[in-house]
Amino acid sequence: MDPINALKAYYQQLNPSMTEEDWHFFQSVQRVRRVKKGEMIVKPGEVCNHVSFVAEGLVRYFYFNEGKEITADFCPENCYTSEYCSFLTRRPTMDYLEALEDSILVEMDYEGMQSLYSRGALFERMGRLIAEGLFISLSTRNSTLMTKSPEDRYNEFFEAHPQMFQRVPLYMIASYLGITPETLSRIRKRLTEKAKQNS
Amino acid sequence: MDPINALKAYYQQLNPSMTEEDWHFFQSVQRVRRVKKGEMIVKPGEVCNHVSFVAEGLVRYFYFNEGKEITADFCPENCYTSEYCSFLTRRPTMDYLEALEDSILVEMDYEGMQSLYSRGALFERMGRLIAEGLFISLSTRNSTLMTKSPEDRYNEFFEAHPQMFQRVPLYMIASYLGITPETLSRIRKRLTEKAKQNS
DNA sequence: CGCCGAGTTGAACTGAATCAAGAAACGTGG
DNA sequence: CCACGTTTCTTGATTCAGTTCAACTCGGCG
Repeated sequence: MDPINALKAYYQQLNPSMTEEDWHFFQSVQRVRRVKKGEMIVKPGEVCNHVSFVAEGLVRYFYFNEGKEITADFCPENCYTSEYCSFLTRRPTMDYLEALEDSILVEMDYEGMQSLYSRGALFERMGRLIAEGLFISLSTRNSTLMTKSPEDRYNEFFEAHPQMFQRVPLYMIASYLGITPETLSRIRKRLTEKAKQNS
Repeated sequence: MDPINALKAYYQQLNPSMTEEDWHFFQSVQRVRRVKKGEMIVKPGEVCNHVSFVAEGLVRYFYFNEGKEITADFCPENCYTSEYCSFLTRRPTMDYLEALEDSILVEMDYEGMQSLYSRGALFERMGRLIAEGLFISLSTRNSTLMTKSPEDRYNEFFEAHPQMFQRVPLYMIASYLGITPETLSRIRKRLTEKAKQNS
């Protein structure tokens, strides 16, 4: 699908009352960008200056802690990615956004976003809904990490994103689940053994 | 200080371009509420229907996990508290908001908030800034819990909120830091011993 | 005075991390 | 299409930070 149309579909859902004129204005501050697998979209030390709609491909958000990389989020097609804290605060990030596949992004920079906001309530509302949505998903992830066991977290992730196992290496999923690759491997072994018994 | 004036000061800071007329409208959807120490402002099973400015006192946000209570947040005077996920999604919460001291809240219900939003861009922006702020603080807390050691988390908390140790029992701080009361006690012991050596 | 919740301390336990070694899968160039 | 090097994944042995469990102290308060 054309990346701009994918974006339009996304926004019509988020904001059903958007007129053609609004959309036109919205579109005027967007830029399409193609990135290769392995390319870093954002790197430590930079201020994240864009929010990027992933029209095609897959992006991950990760950082280093004590020499090990920790994956904080996966963003497949039809979702937004950004180091939003850095974007909002205009302070340098410590984190990476990396294309895990050749991807097509539709990007809006900080200035463009401000010009949307100054255009009126519709776009302010859009920004509010985005921030609220981010807050809700972060809360959910938080509570999962804090209260569930590694095995439960694995099962939850597997239910929600089975396709991810075809698209990203297990060690990235492990760090996303807050465990080491070794532990993930053992969880998976236990589960397949259980499955065998039941058959 | 008068609770309404405290709230006004808060909003003038958040939103310098607010006119007297805007403020008047804003105030018209607020209700002052006094709660006693130990009172539950929100309980599991309820939909959280308010965002509450704590004009005086102290509120904590907590939940139960495997029979143990986990403190997720402290909200002292001059900050906003709510089970905002439940408030936004209109779904029942699993969590508690509890007054840890006799407190004065200035509350706004869901309907009131919607009427603010429908009034225009200024209030939409306010809602956006609130959600963005919540997102940023949750991100920060998240990354602290994921990447720092218990001792570092303790030190960080102690630097940021030394007064809290006078206002809440240690076992609540322990669960806020993601550790047991026993572990907190040992950390504190280690630190005071270190302090002795240096003197 | 005696109770009770909060905090401390010690001993034993445990789940996951770490360390180390291989095996399997992957992709890149010949 | 195969060979080789690299990356990813698995498995086992060991370690360790923090939990659990249990006993005890302390301080406030009826």
